[in-house]
Amino acid sequence: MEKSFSEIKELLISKGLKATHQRIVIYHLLFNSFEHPTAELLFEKLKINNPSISLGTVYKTLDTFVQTGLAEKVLSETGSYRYDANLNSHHHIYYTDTKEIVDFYDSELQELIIAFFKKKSIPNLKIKDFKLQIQGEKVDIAEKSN
Amino acid sequence: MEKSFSEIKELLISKGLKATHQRIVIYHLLFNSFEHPTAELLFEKLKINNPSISLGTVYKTLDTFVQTGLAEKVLSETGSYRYDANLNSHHHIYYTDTKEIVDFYDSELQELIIAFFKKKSIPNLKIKDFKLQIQGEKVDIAEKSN
DNA sequence: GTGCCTGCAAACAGTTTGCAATAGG
DNA sequence: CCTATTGCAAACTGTTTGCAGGCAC
Repeated sequence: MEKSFSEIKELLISKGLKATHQRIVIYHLLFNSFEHPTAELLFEKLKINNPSISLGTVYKTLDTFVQTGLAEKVLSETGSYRYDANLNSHHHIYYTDTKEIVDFYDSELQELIIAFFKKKSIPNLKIKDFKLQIQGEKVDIAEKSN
Repeated sequence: MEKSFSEIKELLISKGLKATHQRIVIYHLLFNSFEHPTAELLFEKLKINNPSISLGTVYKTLDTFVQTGLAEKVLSETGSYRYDANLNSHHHIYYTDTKEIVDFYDSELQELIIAFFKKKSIPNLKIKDFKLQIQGEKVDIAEKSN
C-alpha cells in the first residue's frame, strides 16, 4: 500500500510532472493520510521535516495533482477543501461528532443506484457522476446499545 | 405554493421570531427561488426594492432561518453556501454546465438506499442522514442525440 | 420602554495570485 | 542553461463579528 519516494518520483514523471522534492513529500503525506486532510493540515505536518515549504506551494501542488488526476478535491461540511489521493472510492462518510471524512465504496450499492437511474432517468439531465454523502456518528463497537 | 407576506409573518411568529420587514422579504424571495441562491444573490435582488438592506443582515437572517428550521444551507461545488427554504427535498442535482443546483427527491430511490443500509450496515457508524449529489449536464429535450 | 434586530464596517479564514529567486531536466 | 516550480507576501472572496442606532412588540 505504502509508496516509496522513488515510486512517487516515477509516478510524477509518468504524468509529465517535474519530480520536485515538494511534490514528492506532499504526495507521500497525502497518499498515506486516511482522513482527507486540508491544505493547512498537510502544510503543518510537512513543516516538521521541510521547514522552508510554503502554504502557497502546498495549494499549488495539490491543484496540480487534481489537474493531472493524482488527487481529488472534496468539500468538507464547513466549506473548506480537503484532498484525497486515494481515487478508487467515491462516496464519503461524514462523522458529525469527530469531523472525520472517510471513504466509502460498495459495489452493490453502486449498481443499485446505477440501475435505478437507468430505469428512471431524470428529464433533461445527462448524469455524469453521483456522490453519496453519509452523515452519522461514530459508535464504539463495544457499545451495542444503539 | 406562493406565500403571502402575511402568511410569512405568521410563520415567523410561530417560530418565535420577530416579524421584521427584512426577514419577511428575505424569506419571501428565498421561498420563491428555485435554484438555491447565495446570500450575495439574494442581497442583490433584495436591494432593488429594499435599498437600505445590508449583506450582513442577509447572512444573519439566513443563519436564523437555518437555526429555526425554516431553511437549509447547502454547499455548492465552488465552496460557497447556497440557501433553500424548500425543505421537503433532500438530494441535489448539480448542472455542471449551467452551475444550477436543483432539488431532487424520489421516494423509490430513498427506500432503495434505506433498505440497503438496513441490510448492510457500516461498522461503527450510526447513520443520521444521507444526501445524494447528482452531477450532470443539461440536455435539451429536443436533442435526442445523447 | 426594552430588548432584539439592523446596518455598517472592520475582521476573519481559506484560497489564489504575482513575481523574483531557485532548482530540476 | 532554460523553463517550470517555489517561497513569500499581498490580494481576494465569502462569511462572521462588534457595536451603535432603530424598530417590533
